[in-house]
Amino acid sequence: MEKKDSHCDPREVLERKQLARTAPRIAILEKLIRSDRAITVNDLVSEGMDMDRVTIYRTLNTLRDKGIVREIPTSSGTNYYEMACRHNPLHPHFYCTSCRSMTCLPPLAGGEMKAWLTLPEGLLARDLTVSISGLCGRCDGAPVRKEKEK
Amino acid sequence: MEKKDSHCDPREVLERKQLARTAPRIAILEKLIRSDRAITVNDLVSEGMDMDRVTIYRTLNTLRDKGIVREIPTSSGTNYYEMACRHNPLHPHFYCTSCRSMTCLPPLAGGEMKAWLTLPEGLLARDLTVSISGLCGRCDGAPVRKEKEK
DNA sequence: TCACGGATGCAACTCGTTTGCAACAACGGG
DNA sequence: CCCGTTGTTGCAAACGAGTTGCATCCGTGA
Ligand SMILES: [Mn+2]
Ligand SMILES: [Mn+2]
Ligand SMILES: [Zn+2]
Ligand SMILES: [Zn+2]
Repeated sequence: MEKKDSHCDPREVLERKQLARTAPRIAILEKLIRSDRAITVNDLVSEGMDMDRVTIYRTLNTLRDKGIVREIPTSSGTNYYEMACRHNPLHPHFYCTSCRSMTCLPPLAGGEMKAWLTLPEGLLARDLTVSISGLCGRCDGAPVRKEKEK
Repeated sequence: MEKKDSHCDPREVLERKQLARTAPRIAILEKLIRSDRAITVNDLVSEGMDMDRVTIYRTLNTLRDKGIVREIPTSSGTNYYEMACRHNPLHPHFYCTSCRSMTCLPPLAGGEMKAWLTLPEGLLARDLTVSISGLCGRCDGAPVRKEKEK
C-alpha cells in the first residue's frame, strides 16, 4: 500500500531535504499543504498553531531556503507563504491593498513563467514572483482598511 | 522654447495630478527622475534629503496612489520606488537577498507585460510587479549580509 | 541508550512604516 | 495682493513584521 499524494507528505518532504522531523515543522507543513491559498504567519497563529511565533518564522525561512515553500512579499511588509508542490505550476498572485488578502491567479497561458525571462550573467535566481496589487471584489470602491478585531 | 523631457518634469507631474507643488515633493521627484535604479526611503535620506522621514513616506505613498511612482516590495520588508515615466516600459527587477540590492532587468521581449495576464472579474488592478530574488554577482556564493556602516 | 548538533521557547530587540496632532504654507477667490 | 481654507509638514509616539542571543530541549545516528 502506498500513500496518496506522497510527494507532498510532511515527513517525506522533511526527510528528502534532510531536515529534522519535529512537531512544529510537521504541523506547519500540514497546514500549508491543506491550504489552497498563500497564508501569513498570523494566519498560522490565529488558526491554533500552538508554537512560538519565532519558531514559525524560523521554520518558514528554513522551508523557503530549501525550496519547499514559496515566499510572496507584499508592499505592506507581510510575507505570504505557500507550498511549492501544492501550488503548481508557478502562478501569479493578486494582493488587495485594502483588505490585504492574497489570491492565487490562474497560471499563465503559454507555459512556464520562468521561460519568459532571460537573466543577465552573474545573477543566481532563487525565486520568481509575479504579483498584481489593487482592489479585490469586496473592496472595490469601498475601502475596509485595518479594522481591528475584538 | 520647450522643455526637454517635459513629461517627467517634477512641477508638471505634480500639476497634472493636481498635487500641491511643495519643496519636499519636488526634491523627491527630482531625485527619482535622476535615478536609473529603484531606490528606498533610506537611499533618499542618506543622499541628503533634508526633510523628515515621515514626509518621504507620505510623499511616496501619494505619488504611488497617483500612479507617478512604482512601488516594488521585497521579502525583507523594504519597499523600492522608481519613476514610472522614467523606468519605461514596465520591466522585471532582480533583488539580491544577500546584499539587498535591487536591479532593473531588461523589459521582456514580446511586448507589454500587462498583456500576458488576464485578470478574473471583480479585481481592480493597480500595479504589476515581476521580480526575481536570488544572489547578485557580487554575492554569489559569498554572503555579505547586513554589514553595519560606521 | 548516549552524546551531539540542530531546533525550540522566551525575552529583548531592530527597523520599516504609520498615526495623531499642531503648526504651516500652497493656492484660489476676493 | 491679501486672506482663509485645505492640504502638507514636522515631531513624537506607536505599530507590526521579522530577527537575535541564549539556555534548554530533543531528533538523529551511532
Ligand atoms: Mn498561489
Ligand atoms: Mn526598474
Ligand atoms: Zn480586498
Ligand atoms: Zn548581492
